[in-house]
Amino acid sequence: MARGKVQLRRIENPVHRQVTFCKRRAGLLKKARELSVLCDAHVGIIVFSAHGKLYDLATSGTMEELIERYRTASSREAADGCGDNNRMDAKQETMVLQQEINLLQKGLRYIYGNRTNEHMNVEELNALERYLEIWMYNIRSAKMQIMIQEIQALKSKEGMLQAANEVLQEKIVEQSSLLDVGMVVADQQNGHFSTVPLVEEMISNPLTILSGYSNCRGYSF
Amino acid sequence: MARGKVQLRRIENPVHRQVTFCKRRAGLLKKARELSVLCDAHVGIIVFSAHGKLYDLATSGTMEELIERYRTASSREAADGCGDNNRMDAKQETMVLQQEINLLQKGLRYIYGNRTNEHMNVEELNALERYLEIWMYNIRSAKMQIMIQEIQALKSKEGMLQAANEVLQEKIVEQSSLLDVGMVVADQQNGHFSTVPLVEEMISNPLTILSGYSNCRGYSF
DNA sequence: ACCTATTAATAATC
DNA sequence: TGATTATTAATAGGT
Repeated sequence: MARGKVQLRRIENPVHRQVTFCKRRAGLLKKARELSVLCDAHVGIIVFSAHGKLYDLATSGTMEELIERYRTASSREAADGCGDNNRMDAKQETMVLQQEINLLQKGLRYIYGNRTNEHMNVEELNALERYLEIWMYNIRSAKMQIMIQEIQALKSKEGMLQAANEVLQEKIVEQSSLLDVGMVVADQQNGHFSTVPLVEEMISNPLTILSGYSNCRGYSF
Repeated sequence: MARGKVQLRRIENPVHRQVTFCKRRAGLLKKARELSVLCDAHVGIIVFSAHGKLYDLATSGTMEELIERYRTASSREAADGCGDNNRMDAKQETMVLQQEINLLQKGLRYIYGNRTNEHMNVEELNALERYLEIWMYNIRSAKMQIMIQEIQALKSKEGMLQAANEVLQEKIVEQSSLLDVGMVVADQQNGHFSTVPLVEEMISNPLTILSGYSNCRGYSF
């Protein structure tokens, strides 16, 4: 199809033959992909070069699946030729499932392949996200469970500590008043005993006061 | 490729789609035959229309022969690791990806179909879970992020409270000694002022001591 | 199905 | 190998 018509016969020159093989093979696979996309078709192609090297393409699922489907379809075709009405419903069902599978495949290629080759529009990404949400729900991630439990534990621990703090502060206030009332001695150099300002400062700016608690990032999932 | 450029996407109009399917399918098979003649290649093509109708082509021998050859060639390709390494790596990659796709498909059938038909063993379910984890990682679940942040906040808060407790306890011990040394008054009915037992009891068995902190389940995702 | 204006594929060449 | 380009081949939209 260019620079001269080509005869439909084996190309004798080995170099030309090899080059043409590469180009036309690529073209063939491209055409197959286009057909599958444009027309909702499922195409499988097997190509053996003259030297026995294998090239293949399956536009949906695996080649094995296509082969399996081919086997059943061709055998049925050979067997019965009558109208298959009830089978059409089943077909319709599987089509929906197939679409979902295709989307997942595309998503896989999108994630693992170079994203420039595979394009997913927003609509597809949204659908994919919905599917993933359903899957995640079904899998019931154990990690999520663990995290929830940990949060619960931490929250109750926090509550306990908070309450303990309050109790302790009350005790201190109580003791302070005992000190004030019982005697006027006490070492004035040590300053006042009010601990409330200290606690509040620690909460608002803990790292400048306390050290050794910054390993929060060490949380392991 | 004529009378207007075509977009590489499913043709929505069913009539157009059907017509294009016929034309391009014929073109694809023609290209395959040309490739086989021009370059001594052996080509097998399987095409399923959207309605499940089968079209096929085998440029040499039967399709079954080609399939058999494909099986041996692809299995050998997957088995041995010698020879061309870079192509081997690519194949290896696609093999892994293909396995993943297969597993995902099986998982889909498992989830959406009746589970009695489709059986997944524990090993497969585990692998599926790993894949899903990777996907989830890629999707960067906003929920996970929020939870991690919350855990971090709670942990540092816990650390601050813990430290505050220690400081408070020190203060109390200090005050207690001051009370003991400075005077022998103090109300003996109130018992000793050691607060350590109280705090530890609260931590080991908080709910019997404290109340109002059990709303951990109210965590919202 | 057949027709053609156009686009797409590609053979030759660099 | 990869680009370029002159041609041919394929085919989209009509009839």
